[in-house]
Amino acid sequence: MITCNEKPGSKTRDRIADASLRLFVSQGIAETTTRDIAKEAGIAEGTIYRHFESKEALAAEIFMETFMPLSRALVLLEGDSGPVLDRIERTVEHFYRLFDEDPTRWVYVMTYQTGRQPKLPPNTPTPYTLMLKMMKEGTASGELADADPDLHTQIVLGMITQPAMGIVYDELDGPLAPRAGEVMKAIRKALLP
Amino acid sequence: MITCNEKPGSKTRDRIADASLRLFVSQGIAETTTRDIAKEAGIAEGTIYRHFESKEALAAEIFMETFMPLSRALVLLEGDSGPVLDRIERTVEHFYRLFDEDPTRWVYVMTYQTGRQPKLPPNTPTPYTLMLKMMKEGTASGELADADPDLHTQIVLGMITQPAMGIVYDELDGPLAPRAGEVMKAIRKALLP
DNA sequence: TCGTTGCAAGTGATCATTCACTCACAATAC
DNA sequence: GTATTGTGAGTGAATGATCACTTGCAACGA
Repeated sequence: MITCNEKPGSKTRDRIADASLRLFVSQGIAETTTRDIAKEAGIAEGTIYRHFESKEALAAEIFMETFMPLSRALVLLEGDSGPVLDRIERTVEHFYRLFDEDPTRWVYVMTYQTGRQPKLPPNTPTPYTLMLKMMKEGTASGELADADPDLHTQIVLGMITQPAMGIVYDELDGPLAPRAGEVMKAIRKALLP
Repeated sequence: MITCNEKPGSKTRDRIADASLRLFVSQGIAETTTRDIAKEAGIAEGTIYRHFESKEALAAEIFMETFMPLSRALVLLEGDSGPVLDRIERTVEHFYRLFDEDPTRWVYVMTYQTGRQPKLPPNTPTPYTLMLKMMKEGTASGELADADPDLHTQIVLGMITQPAMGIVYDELDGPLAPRAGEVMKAIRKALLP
């Protein structure tokens, strides 16, 4: 773990993190003041600094606490045996289930890197790197249509993540998990020879 | 007193807008100070306010100047006759050509709304609303596979925009226009019955 | 001359962060 | 049992830095 000041489970720490997540997503990180956070969490401004080094560190910790478990889970799924398309299907199902548990949190993660230095430890597997590996494997084995893996990695990632954004922007009704099957049907059609 | 809609071509105004665009994309709007903008544009801080009402207005104007022409062009393409898939193809080709001219500008537009009040005049057609209309038309006529148009609108939008983001994040090599054909091949396969 | 454009030095407001302090409680001493 | 001491979470009023924006003035072109 990179920086996690204390055991998660501290009541106050969680109140601060939860309040911050809500405010960061609805107004943006820079537009959220420590006063806002204190008020939303129902604590004093100074208390934030008993639990986090700085506002920036607080924002980064929320990102890491969400992203790292996903990254670890995806590595396991990617390492499975079986057809690439089935592994992608399990990946989608897993991500959509997580998304439904806390959509706000995932919007935060999906938009966090924008305009920010990468906060990930080097060589951390990302959805992008894992998907690219699977696509290369699938085209090499002939399971997938012969096509540029770099381009098709982006296409498939877009097919998976855009419906999630659609739900948050109220263009699509949730929950997302029941739609995994239909998304996968489109992905299969797009990728099969 | 202050006119924010000036004749385009004002040298200084364009220097400010270009510098702002670059900084906004690389560091975010809130993280970019007026001092940064002045330095990057090679002008004095006060000069910004000869051309724009405020930093927020400057950010919004850059967005509108880019988005509105796209919106108008898409309305024309969407109103064409012919198969829906051909209209989508022309839309993709048009967008990818614009993207290649100034990728930075389009990343800005694609991420602008995040955490911001909608700045669009009401009823302005967006890529989302136009695509949804085409998808409904295509499923009604039987040209496309019978599937939820709301979900498939998101899927197709993701297939189109994610490769663009991929280029900006250096995960994919540009230019994008030559890839329009391959993207459309995937879209056709995904949507056809 | 006069309106426009540009500049540099302000200015007040706001922000993240700090710090001296309180409080509740537990361990230790008597 | 009860004083004493230590501790760590919580507080909220400073603090100093920084920011968006203003002002007064100069240069220039019509």
